[in-house]
Amino acid sequence: MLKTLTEQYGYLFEDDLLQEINEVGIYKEIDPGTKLIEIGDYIKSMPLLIEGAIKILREDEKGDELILYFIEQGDTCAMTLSCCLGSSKSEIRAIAETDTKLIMIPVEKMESWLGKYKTWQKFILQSYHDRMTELLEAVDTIAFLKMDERLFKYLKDKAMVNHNEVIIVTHQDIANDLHTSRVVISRILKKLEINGKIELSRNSIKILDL
Amino acid sequence: MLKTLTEQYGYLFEDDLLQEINEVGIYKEIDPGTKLIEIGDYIKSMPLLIEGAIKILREDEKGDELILYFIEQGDTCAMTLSCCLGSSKSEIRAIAETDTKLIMIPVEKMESWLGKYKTWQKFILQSYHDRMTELLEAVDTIAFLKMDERLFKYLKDKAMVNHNEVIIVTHQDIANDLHTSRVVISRILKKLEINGKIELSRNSIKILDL
DNA sequence: TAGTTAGTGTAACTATTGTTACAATAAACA
DNA sequence: TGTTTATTGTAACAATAGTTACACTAACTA
Repeated sequence: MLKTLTEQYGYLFEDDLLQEINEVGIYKEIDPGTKLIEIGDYIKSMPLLIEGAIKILREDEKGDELILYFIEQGDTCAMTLSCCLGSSKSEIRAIAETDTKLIMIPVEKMESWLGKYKTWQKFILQSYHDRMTELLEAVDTIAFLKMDERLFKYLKDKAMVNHNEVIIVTHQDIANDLHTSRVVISRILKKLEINGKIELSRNSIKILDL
Repeated sequence: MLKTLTEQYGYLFEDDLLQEINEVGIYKEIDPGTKLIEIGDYIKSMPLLIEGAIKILREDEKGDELILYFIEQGDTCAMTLSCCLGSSKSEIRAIAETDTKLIMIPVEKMESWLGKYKTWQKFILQSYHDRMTELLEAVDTIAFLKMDERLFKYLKDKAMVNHNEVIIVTHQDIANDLHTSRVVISRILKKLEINGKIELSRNSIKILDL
């Protein structure tokens, strides 16, 4: 594990810290679709993403979902930080988008390292900043864009984190992520196809205008 | 200044830190409507709120605004933290909602205190957490509520931070904050009045169902 | 291979929100 | 006091998004 760790985080953390992470961190490989965090969960460890992507979702009282953003390699989940340090419940749901490799760090360590390692402190603060920025972008998307623009952005983002211009997804899946209905998605997708931006197939969409 | 500081933050910070804040902090009184932070600004000091409330706004490329939330006494602006520590530009606009008293802390201090004072570190992390939570609530409001619910929530929030069930505002002001048109706001306000939730007057609205 | 299920296409309609236009009136001001 | 400006009310209409209903077909399965 130390090798991959050094490759991914070597430029960020000093050797002592890398060593400690190596000792207490638990390496995990996750399949796409696996639920990592559920709303209301108490979090006892935080994930360091080595490879892959995780989809972060918000839900309202009625159970309607909404995608907030994807996190990728080199990131961690600031919501988790937030929950761990405040020892409160998770406000979000996290689902593996792709094959994912990560290292789980126990809460106690993550707190004590804040005082011990300057680079860790910096990493945690930077993570908060990044997640804040992404949340603001999510607000922009929801508040200022119309559904057709939101959908196209979603398709591009998904293609990006999957490293593939062909995404495997049904119209219903998309509707759930964007908090709208399947009919609305099908309607707009057809328009996008007519405009030459995508190619539709059963269970998959090819993004042409990346 | 030390007295008000101790009253507001005494339970949070140790005496040494309070003393330091007292030495380097600059006390300011701000009138309602004053712009504290503009989008794109480089931030060189962070505000500790002593009294009053500040409105945090987001803007898109076309210049359309959208309120994110209000921050109140005991809070600080996590966006400011975020910008200071990352030395990046402000992503938001901050405008005094009421008469506001605050203490400005220079960036250098705020960074060095992170290593020096555990309570300061905790305060900063807690602030990030709080702001994250509020941003998520803003997302909920925008994504899951209809305009009439959003408007009523806005009116209640505004009454709350102003400590007054009568709020001084025009329909146009509200439309700007909620990123919609004046006609839409007037229409819904009239409905709310008919339903006995508010009383309308020129330039002011009384919230009955607080 | 026939039957079933999941996914997609499309029409018709409703609901919500946004836009344009203009009248009425209160407040500010010269 | 008469004029101007800001604010609000309302109608009529347009655009966008959400809903219901049903047909069609690819893929799976018994």
